[in-house]
Amino acid sequence: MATISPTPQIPGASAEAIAGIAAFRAALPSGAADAPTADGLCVLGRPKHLAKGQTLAPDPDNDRLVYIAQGSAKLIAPMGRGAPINQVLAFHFEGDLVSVPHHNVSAPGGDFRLAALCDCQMVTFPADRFLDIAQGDPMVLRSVLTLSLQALHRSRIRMMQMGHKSAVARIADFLISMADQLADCRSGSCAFALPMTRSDIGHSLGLTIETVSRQLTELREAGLLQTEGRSKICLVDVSALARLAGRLDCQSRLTG
Amino acid sequence: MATISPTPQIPGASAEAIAGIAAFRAALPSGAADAPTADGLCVLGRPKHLAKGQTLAPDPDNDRLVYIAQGSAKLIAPMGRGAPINQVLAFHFEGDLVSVPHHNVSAPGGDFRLAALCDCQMVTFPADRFLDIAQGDPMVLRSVLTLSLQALHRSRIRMMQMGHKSAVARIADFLISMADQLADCRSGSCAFALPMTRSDIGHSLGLTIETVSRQLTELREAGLLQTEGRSKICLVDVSALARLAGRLDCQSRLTG
DNA sequence: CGCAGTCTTGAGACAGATCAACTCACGTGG
DNA sequence: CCACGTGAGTTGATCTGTCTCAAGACTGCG
Repeated sequence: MATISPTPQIPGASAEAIAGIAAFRAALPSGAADAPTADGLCVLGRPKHLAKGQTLAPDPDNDRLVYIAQGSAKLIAPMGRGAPINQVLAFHFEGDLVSVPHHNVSAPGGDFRLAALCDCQMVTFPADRFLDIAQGDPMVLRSVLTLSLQALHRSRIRMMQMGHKSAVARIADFLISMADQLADCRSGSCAFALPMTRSDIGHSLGLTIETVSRQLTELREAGLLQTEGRSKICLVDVSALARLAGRLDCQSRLTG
Repeated sequence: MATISPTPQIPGASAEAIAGIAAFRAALPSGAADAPTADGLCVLGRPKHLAKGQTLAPDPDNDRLVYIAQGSAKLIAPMGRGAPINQVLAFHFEGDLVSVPHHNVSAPGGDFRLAALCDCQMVTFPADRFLDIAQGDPMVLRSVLTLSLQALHRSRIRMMQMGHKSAVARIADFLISMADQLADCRSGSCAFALPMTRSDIGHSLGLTIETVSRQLTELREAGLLQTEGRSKICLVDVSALARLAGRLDCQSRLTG
């Protein structure tokens, strides 16, 4: 990583970069928005523009925090020995602050990367320096902590799904979670565009693309959703999907 | 939650309780060990003794942070509609600080509980007040944040396992993770006692107890481990297990 | 010693992976 | 604007790992 002079010529397309930083500042807890701590963080942040499909260059030395100012991304873990298999750990959208552990060759699965699902604008921070500065304002530190506890909570629930749920249940759960995050919809019907491919969905749920496709077809035939083109999707009844996602009917005794 | 007078008569068995609080204080970042913030936290913490099998009473109002001063515990999520199925989200051991979200009846899977695997001594804190006080000392707040990021990282890796791995791989991974946490062993051979039942293992890995049992038998027959009684286990070659855990051979193409 | 609960082992069923065509969406260039 | 090609998505046939159901054996405790 080349060091960069702190001139007004911030790397990356200037207009977008400034917008990215501005979005980040606006997301800070209101009290801190014009405090020196906020200034410090804004100076520390490196704006980065990623085109669709591009991957944020891994950093071998520092854990990083990445703020997504615009667009959507996936956090992936390359796992392939032979074939390049990218397990998808999480999808992230505008406004998320993502923790990206540093690339650790030795540890198994110690390689996490953030890849853009569409053109997006990010702001990257080295985690330790971010926290050094954030320590200056407990409000900021605390809000980061809250975010990370939320992420932990989401990850745990996700894990719960993964462990015991049938393919339909996973897909249904994925869909309502996307409806929530992309269309801010928790019941009734809604339409939105999925920014990720079937392959991404499969790799995030532990299913093959064939299974993803089949389950979507079944849900369509059951009248629970409609599709248009590759990405546009319309959920007819979010609550019904939630019911499907919640119960762990099939192949899930696991009593004891 | 009843307010409790800050007299020396702390609720719970007194000697153990004091030891619990002392262990917690000792775990705080060294600089803060005798600062007023540490005092505040120690007064806030409620020592609790749990006998083997007991569950920490759920709190409907507050998220909680629970410090495990002694013993080992599992974080579970009751999922059953009909049968009481307890998905195991994580195992925690001495020195861990566990985030336990408050009991939320409406949310699916919004019911997390901490259950003791053996007699153990804990210190519970209401999360918000803990953070209020911890804000007084950025070092403390930051170390909590670091812990939570670690937990997130572990949970993500765990999710990675869950999604795509065969039964053998999950068991192997579970075993080396236990060797690491219980016997501080990362290669070679080591022996320890598993504090949890086959059922707990199964529920944490998304497998049935029968499958857990079968895989352990296979590993034993392959000479990779020895067992004695219900809980004692001896891993002959941790690295070999790690290799098994790492690769995702069977029924796991998921290419794309 | 005997009981209750945990663990092990076996036989068969089924969800989802795999392999293999085939179709369709969407961007490119004529 | 339409023909074309590539990569994404769909659909079908088969295979296999793990769940399920059903005994039986062992551990540890009263």
